[in-house]
Amino acid sequence: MFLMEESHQGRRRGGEDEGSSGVVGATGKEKAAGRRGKKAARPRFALQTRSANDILDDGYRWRKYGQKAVKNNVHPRSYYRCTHHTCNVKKQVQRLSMDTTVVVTTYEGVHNHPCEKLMEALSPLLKQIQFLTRF
DNA sequence: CGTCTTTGACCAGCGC
DNA sequence: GCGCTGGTCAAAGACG
Repeated sequence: MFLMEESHQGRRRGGEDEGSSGVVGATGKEKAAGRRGKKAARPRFALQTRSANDILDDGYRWRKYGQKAVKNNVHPRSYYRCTHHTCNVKKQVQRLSMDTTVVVTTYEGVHNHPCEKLMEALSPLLKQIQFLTRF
């Protein structure tokens, strides 16, 4: 019950300042000193799910890092990020204003690590397989 | 005690 | 050049 479409909106933002360690915050607040801006071409997946629950546990651990309300939508949009260090995958969850039951989950990037939950669930099976493959 | 959620402020791109 | 919108960060609080 979910659609899967590739959103190919050519929308990238920000220049890459990685390398210049110049501090920008000089107005009393040295925070958010332009440390964002990745031009890495990461694929984006838009999953339109119909569920009353906002977050669907897909096996990965997500850490919410922001919540903003958009103009076109009366409901706020939530921003999540994968808690893995080597995995810079982001995802944003947005509810449709017309149908509050429809939740649009947009994945940005690909996971370069196996799911923890999946691994945990498959751990016993893997052990069994390894044990059986010895023969 | 460790992990995660919440919330306000800030920054950069775009439109006018 | 200014204002708006969207996206991100970081500190504190909540929760097991």
